[in-house]
Amino acid sequence: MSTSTGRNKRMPRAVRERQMMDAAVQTFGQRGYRAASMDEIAELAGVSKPLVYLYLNSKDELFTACIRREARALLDAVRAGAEPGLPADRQLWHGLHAFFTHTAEHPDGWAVLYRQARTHGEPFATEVHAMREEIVAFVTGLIGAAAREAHRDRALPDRDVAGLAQALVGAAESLAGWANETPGISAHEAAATLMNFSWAGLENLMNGRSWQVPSP
Amino acid sequence: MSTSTGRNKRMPRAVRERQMMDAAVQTFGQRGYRAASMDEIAELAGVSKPLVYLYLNSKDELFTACIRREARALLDAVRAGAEPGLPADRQLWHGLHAFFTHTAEHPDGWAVLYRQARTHGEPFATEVHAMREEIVAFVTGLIGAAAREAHRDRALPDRDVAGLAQALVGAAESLAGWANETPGISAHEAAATLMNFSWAGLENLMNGRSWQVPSP
Amino acid sequence: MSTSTGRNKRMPRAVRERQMMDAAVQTFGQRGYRAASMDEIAELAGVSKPLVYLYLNSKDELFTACIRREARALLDAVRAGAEPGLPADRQLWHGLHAFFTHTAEHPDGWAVLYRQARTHGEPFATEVHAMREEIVAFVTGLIGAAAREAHRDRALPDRDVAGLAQALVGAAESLAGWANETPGISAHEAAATLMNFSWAGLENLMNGRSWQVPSP
Amino acid sequence: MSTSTGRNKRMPRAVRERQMMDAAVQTFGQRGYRAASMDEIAELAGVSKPLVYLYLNSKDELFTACIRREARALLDAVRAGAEPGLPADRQLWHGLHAFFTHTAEHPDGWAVLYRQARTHGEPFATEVHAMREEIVAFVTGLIGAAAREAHRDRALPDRDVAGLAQALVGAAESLAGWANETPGISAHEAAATLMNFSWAGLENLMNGRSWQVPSP
DNA sequence: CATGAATGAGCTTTCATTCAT
DNA sequence: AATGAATGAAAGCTCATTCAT
Repeated sequence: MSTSTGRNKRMPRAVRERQMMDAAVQTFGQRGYRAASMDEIAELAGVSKPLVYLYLNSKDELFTACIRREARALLDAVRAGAEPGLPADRQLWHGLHAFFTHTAEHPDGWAVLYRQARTHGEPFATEVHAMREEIVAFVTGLIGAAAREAHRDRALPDRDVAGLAQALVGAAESLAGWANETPGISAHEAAATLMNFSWAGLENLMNGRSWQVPSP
Repeated sequence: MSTSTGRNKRMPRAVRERQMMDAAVQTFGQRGYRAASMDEIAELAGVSKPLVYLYLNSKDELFTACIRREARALLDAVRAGAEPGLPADRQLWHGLHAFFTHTAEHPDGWAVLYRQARTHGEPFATEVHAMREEIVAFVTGLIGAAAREAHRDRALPDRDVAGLAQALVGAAESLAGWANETPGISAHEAAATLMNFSWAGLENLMNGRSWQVPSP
Repeated sequence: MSTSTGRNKRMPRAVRERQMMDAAVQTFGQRGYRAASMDEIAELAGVSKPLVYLYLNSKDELFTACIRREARALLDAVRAGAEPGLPADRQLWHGLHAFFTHTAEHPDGWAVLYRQARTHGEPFATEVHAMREEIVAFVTGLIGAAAREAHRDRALPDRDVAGLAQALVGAAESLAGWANETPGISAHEAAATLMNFSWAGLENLMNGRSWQVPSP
Repeated sequence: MSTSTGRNKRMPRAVRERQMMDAAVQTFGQRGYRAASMDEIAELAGVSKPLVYLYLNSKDELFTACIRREARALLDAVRAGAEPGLPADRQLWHGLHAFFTHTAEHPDGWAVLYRQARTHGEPFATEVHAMREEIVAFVTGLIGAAAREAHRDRALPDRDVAGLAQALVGAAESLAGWANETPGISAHEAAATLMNFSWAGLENLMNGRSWQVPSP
């Protein structure tokens, strides 16, 4: 699983770049953006520091590149999980399953996205925000479709759907962090917990049984 | 909202300490633990750096003190919100409302707790973990009580209740961050969204209508 | 043996000053001039820092005052030891005995004089140098007297006497440090070792039996 | 004699390291451990501070490295001076001569060993202690050999020999400092003074003529 | 393609010293 | 006679970044 190759000579650029990014994701994920040093990343990647700069220009750009790569990988995994033909709840289930599986298999990548990127200022947070919106849109679509499946006459207001999607995605993110930190929680279990928690509620809402805010 | 008082001279220690902690929470919350410099904190507090060290000893201790103070304040706010006599759903509603109100009024404190403290290593994360467990216990109690209210015969398994509490608290944390970042989302609205999302689902579960994981 | 008096109020100046100097000698002797902090000294003396400055002006002056006091005490002890009427070797013996006794009883004072004062630059070293010269003069007088006692015709050249006195005093200083650091070496034993080492040699020299430097 | 080379660029590591150590010995020897600043050392060495840290890690390690280098150099000089074949007094003479010559030629190194290293705490003092013991052992051997040469029947007790060696080495150390501080004292003269002072006395002792401690 | 050598700038921390009471 | 409150200045150390080869 180690990325280091003991300073092998003369590799093609693409390979070297991958090694560096692997090392960077690992280091950023574990240490945090500020605490990670370029020295450490270069050493872990098995290259000299100037080479890191030659290929990736600066710490900021390297971090951004890590965010982009990991965001792309996560999105692809979720998209690959959800099979378009199925009913909405099955699609959601598969999407969540893929999501928890991927975050469990790439804990450092997930730490970069969920913890570090959002913690260290505007430019990085924006990068993650874009990916998050793509996931929210995906979930929003599913909920909307399910609502329409259930009954044509009384659709859920768009604004409510959006809020629910946000809550669901937020709960998923939180559970992913929790599952990664807590030994013994499988991706399957996390997904089941979240489906149980959310789907039953969503179904209720689709049937018009919403919880009423008390007046005072 | 600024804490700086333009270098007023000779204040009693307690006052100065409060000013410093206010400045520290603001700086840590916005910049992050590593990126925040003691210089910046001292300047924002309107004192010289040595005074910060004289009163608060080190960056680590200052950060820890911030975490403790903000955690205590949040817990107190939530506890003060939930009135013991009401039915469980009303208690939860009031608790969530207090939670979202407090996090909206103290965005930097919330950032310190939710983002920074958990991102920068064991000793700090532990500090927050303790507070979080108190909140989870509170919610767990409410869900359990509600389940017992609804029907004496078929109680929810403890393990399920715990998972649901984790999911609910996670969703709340996530929504708080989202509400803080997204203009136009009020504490009331965030609380309503989460109640709708979660309570209806919980009710369903209490009635034995859980979502079934598909086999493959 | 502790100097601290737990911050008693309103003492006459002379007493307070003594407490501070005691604390300073102890701290300087154990930590060294630079490593000793005014905070530590004030605390050990049981007073506030501004009072130390009010009475003793600055760290430099405080250190100088310590050197002077300890040098004076050591000189007085040696002078009080040597009784003028006796033969030269007995006088030297008593002087050395007093010297080793005093340095053993005031290890911090001796450390200030022998180690710290000579280690930290011109102004302090000069202070000690003066006292050392007084001791060297005392010893030079004894050796000269003994030489004249032994034989009127062939006196030792002054330059040789001076060199011998330097060597003797140097050996004494070195032995004092050694005796202070090595448990089980009494003042009596140190003095006896040095008398044995030096007096027999001096006697030899007085009788014209000097060691001849080889030519090449 | 200055080590600075006016910020010459790109030297091999070994050379730079030597320059830094030279600068460090000079600075530590003159200022003392605490008063010497890494800035000053770096400037004197003609490099930037980070380079000093890159090569020598910390002030502590740099100081320790200086102690070791200077101790080694002094030991080597003394050993090279004493030729094994000669009679004991001639060996001692040559050893002392080499000792005073070396300390006169490397006053800063000698100051580091004799003054600074012993003044600033356990870890450093230990370093010097080891070297000193080697010299004491060397002298002890010479005195013992001389005693056996002089007469087979009545050997000096080991304990006395050890005490004498301590006194002799102590006197030598003290004289070296004195000679370095006093202009016009050559290494030759210092060595002659000490031989005169000590050897004649040792000879006396070997012949059983020891000085008798008076009773009271 | 790759690196050993080097640094400007900044950080946390400490300390001698003073002021206002 | 005595102190709580406060600071300017510097020190040790680290890091992102760049040359010259």
